[in-house]
Amino acid sequence: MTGSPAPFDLGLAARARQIVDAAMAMLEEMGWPALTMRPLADRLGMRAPSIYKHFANRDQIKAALVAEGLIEMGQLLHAVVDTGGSVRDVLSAYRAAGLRSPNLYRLTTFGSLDRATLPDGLEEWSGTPFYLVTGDEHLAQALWSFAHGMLTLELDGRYPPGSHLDRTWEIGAARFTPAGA
Amino acid sequence: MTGSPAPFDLGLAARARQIVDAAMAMLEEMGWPALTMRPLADRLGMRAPSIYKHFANRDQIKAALVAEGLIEMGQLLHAVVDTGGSVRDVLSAYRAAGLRSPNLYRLTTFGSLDRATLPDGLEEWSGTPFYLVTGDEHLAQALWSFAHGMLTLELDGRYPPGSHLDRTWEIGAARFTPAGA
DNA sequence: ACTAGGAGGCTAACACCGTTAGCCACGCCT
DNA sequence: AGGCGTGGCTAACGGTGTTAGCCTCCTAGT
Repeated sequence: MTGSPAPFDLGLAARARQIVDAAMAMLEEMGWPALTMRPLADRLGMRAPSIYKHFANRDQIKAALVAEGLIEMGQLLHAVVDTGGSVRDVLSAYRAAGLRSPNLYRLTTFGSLDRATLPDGLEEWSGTPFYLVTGDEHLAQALWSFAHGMLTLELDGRYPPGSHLDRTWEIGAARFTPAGA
Repeated sequence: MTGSPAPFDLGLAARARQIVDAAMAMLEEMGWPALTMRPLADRLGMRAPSIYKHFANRDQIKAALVAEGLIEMGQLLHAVVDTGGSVRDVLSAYRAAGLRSPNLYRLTTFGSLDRATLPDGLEEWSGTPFYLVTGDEHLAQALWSFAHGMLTLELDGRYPPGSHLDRTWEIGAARFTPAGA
């Protein structure tokens, strides 16, 4: 009963909603660099300049995708902690979400995000599960950092081939689980 | 006496060396996206197409920069462990290197790197300090992941303003230091 | 009922991007 | 002397985000 179901709404008009949906599909199919204005417009049966009637520029589309990514991840992790999940469970849900939508995860977490363009409090809300499961601000940050580092390196194939990443994730879960749990 | 001083050489001809040096300077000044061929050529007093006499494409320049980044980081961390550094010391050197050259760090660690274009063994060598200081493969990977996650999130300003990141780094050092140390 | 105006599409165009083709001058080796 | 590789150049191509300017349709107001 800690976090309500989905307290964030991007407030997009119908056409803008369609654009974001199409962009989200393209993002996962081809990655952010390949998500360019003309192909995106093609998929919607229109021309690139028309997109600018709904979004000021490409970065605002990115901002909408990032917001959706944060909402999705936040919902997932809040659901885990709301049902009494452990540090291990949070990590495992985090990993699963990233592996399911690698390009969305990368987009959401890479680079400094424009807090101005994000719904108020979204960023904080999406991160609180780490606090709820550790009970300590700094431990929560350390846990989040570990999870983020693991996931990006895993997604980018940076670990030596044949690594048993399950074991490594497990070590993180063990080392970051607070004493009284 | 574990790691020799600098066992890697990119084997660049004189002009190629100048190009990489100029690119490295531009990288730190303006970031990778702004490091484009025409301005890079300008800085060298030549035209963009002439660069292609020395590098097949922009990605090969990137590869050279990444290699230099790995070498620099590797030397730094090897020096730390060779002089008996602890997990804490390795983390602190890693963090300092990233804060000193944020754009190089980002370039080096983001995305899947073309192992083919890298000197043989460079990647592994640059990562072994984490193994040397933990004595366990999976613990080393977990430590590296934590450090990488911390650093990218710190560089991108992703932690809430006013966070005491020293404390968070310290927690990671404590939690990942092996028992008998 | 007519009209003003906004919403949302379009084409043409600009500056910049990485990259290629083709040309040319210099210096070295035979 | 002659050939040729090295390394520079200009011109150009297709693609990028983005803007300007135009037009059409639907809606709201008088």
